[in-house]
Amino acid sequence: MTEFRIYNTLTSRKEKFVPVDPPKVGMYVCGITPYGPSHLGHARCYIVFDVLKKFLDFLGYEVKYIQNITDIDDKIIKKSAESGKPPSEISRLCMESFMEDMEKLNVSKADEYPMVSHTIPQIIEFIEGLVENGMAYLSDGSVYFRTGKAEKYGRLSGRKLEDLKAGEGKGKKESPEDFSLWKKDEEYGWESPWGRGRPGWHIECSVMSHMTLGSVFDIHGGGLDLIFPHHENEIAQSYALTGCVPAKYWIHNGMVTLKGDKMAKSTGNFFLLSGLLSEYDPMVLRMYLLRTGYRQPVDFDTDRLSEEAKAYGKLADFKGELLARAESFSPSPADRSASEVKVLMDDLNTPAAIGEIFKKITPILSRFYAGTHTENDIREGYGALEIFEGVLGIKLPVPMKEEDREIQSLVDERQRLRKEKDFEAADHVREKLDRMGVEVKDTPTGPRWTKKIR
RNA sequence: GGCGCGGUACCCAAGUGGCUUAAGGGGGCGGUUUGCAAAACCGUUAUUUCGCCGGUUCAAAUCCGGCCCGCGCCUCCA
Repeated sequence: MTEFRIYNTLTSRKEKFVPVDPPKVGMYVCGITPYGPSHLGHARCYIVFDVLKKFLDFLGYEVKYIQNITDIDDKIIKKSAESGKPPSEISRLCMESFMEDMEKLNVSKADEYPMVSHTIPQIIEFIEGLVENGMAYLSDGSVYFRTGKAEKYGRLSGRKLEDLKAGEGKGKKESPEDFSLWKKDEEYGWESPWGRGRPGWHIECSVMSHMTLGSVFDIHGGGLDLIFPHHENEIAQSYALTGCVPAKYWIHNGMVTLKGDKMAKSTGNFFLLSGLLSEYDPMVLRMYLLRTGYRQPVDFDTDRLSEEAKAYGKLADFKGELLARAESFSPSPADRSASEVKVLMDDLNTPAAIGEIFKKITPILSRFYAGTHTENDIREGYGALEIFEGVLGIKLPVPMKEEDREIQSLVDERQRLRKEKDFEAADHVREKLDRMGVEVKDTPTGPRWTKKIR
């Protein structure tokens, strides 16, 4: 496959990826609402889109990646009331911890993180436009969207307007399917033509994506759970004002579940990233999440995560062996025709890519040990690692860093004692290394060591 | 109830009409290697089989119909 194909929720099929204005690619991914610590589900989403971003970079596109921050909403306000801290303080702290977690997971920063609280004038302007053209109306200090007047409502989620009408009571709305663009709020609101209030849930993304990427951009992403109502309503609003569906490709990642049920804070059914990242190697976690197709659910299991550490260890060994044999080698960039790239071309198939990399690495590693490897093995190995580390973003430890001198001297010491057949002393040194978290492996070409991977 | 997704070996998981008499990882088993351990290497681990039953086709895990089971969304949610 020589072209990149990706599944588009809007058309329910895989499509050839053709940007609106190549080589530029505009990509907008729904970001977090910072009101608490992040869990594994967040990690999966931002890792998936990070891989997509890195892959598009690899293919030569110039990606502009935007991730919004919903820094004012009901949950943050509730937290504020409980803790006495202002909402801005809560969102700032949560955002910082989110950024730290993402950095550990080797998720690259987006180009911009627009925040709702900094976008109020533009949001008001957008809503005014909708009120003026009759798609929105004022009711008791709040502004609602006239969903019934939206053209082709339900195009993304397949939802039917009639079914929504049967739903909840309408309250101050003209019709139950209408949703709020602006919510009356005397305490935490901003001044507006309709009185004090704050933006509704969906409007921010319509406004911010429009501001940063224009009225039609390439990729809009987020979790599967955002398809309805969030993205559906976003499309409806934007279309009502600009006459365009804002993004060409709508891409959604599957959920992380726990014993079959969706991981969510509201149900207490979740693993926090902070805990996981201190217990397991972040790169093992990243690899584990990429071992399942991005649209499939991942049923999280710590036993599987531990298994993954072993698979990761094999790649880490491979890198060590490769570097040990390639000192004078100047690598050429990874080839688009490589099998691991080809499978990524088909809807970002990361599990297949990892499979291809293993398939490639195993015989090369065996030739390394046998001493029969060729220049081409080194080249292929480099290419595979470039995709593994650069596109999948799973970094492998670099053996022999400056700070590892002490470890190396102990390994050398043990090897000297072994040569002298003083095995008892040699085993003592090995135990000492073991306590330092270092594992020594005696290969046919001499001892090699790795830091233990959790 | 409506809409959507999925059920592949001991576990995880690709594959969605012939290139697959089903990738890859983990685990198991047998062997080589080894001071010991670990690692590594070699071989093996779905062969009327891809939830069940029918159908289409020269050809199906892959398409169609029915059924069973699981999950997500329909309310905040990555």
